[in-house]
Amino acid sequence: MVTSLGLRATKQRAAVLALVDEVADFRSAQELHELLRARGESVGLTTVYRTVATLAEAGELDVIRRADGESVYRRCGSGAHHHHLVCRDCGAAVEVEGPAMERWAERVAADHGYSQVAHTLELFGVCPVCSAAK
Amino acid sequence: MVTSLGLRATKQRAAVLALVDEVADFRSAQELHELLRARGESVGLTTVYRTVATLAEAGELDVIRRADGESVYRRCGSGAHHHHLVCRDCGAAVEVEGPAMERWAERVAADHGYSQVAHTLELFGVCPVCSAAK
DNA sequence: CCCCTTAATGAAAGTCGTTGTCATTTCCAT
DNA sequence: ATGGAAATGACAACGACTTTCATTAAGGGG
Ligand SMILES: [Mn+2]
Ligand SMILES: [Mn+2]
Ligand SMILES: [Zn+2]
Ligand SMILES: [Zn+2]
Repeated sequence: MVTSLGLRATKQRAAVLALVDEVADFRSAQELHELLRARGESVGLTTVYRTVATLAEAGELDVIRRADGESVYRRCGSGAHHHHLVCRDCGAAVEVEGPAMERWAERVAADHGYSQVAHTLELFGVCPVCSAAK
Repeated sequence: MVTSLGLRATKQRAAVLALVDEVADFRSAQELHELLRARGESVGLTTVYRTVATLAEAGELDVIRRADGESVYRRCGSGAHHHHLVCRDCGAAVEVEGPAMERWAERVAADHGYSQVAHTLELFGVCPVCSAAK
């Protein structure tokens, strides 16, 4: 999994991968670091930062910015382009797709002569679980 | 303009407002501070930060996050809800609207039981001017 | 297996945008 | 005018993230 990216298989990377594989919600590097510590696997915070950055570049993790600017990561099911509906309270996320919206974005950019266009789109709200827990 | 927001009319706020009124592109607090200094109006950096934050909360300035996380501000023509097509090089922006996309976002959120939903959407590219200047 | 090269780790220090502090200044309602 | 509250700004502090660099440990070649 990690060796196919030309990376060495270290126990730290294994620990991070195992964690993001079972945590479904978006989590920051610091939160992941804390979760690792809680389960006895002590991985340096620097290494967690480096690992999630590497995995994100490789497309293995999705990254989004929370409202406060902190980057949060998550292992997504689909490797295809998609966006997220994210819970502000717990980080729970639903992958969403909007082909029509994608085309609209392309269109708008082209109409104004912009090139090398990318877009960011995230939906934030409170998930049913957190709503119920009020 | 500023008094209608329950704020005192200081020369610093006047200077910042005059600046954002004539700069059409998205600019960071630090960039605005530098521009003020360049034109002889010396306003403290702290005050620039406070002023843009206040104006943004009041809806007088639009804020978006650049890819590096830095907040950039701009005076927009429309007070209505809209998004932006922004040049990565110079900050030039076009206001864009996508009513169909807005409805789609509402729909997706409702379908998944999420409440208090908001969304962020920005289009980034290279504007025609910067493309030409290559 | 055992080296040996080199990638990877991690503690500590540094970066940088942004915010808090607090003494001083300035606005403005009375 | 003048008193009191709001605003300013130099400076320190904050926090997420990165860099540094000495140390550790993969893992391929012998
Ligand atoms: Mn998209
Ligand atoms: Mn919208
Ligand atoms: Zn939730
Ligand atoms: Zn441009």
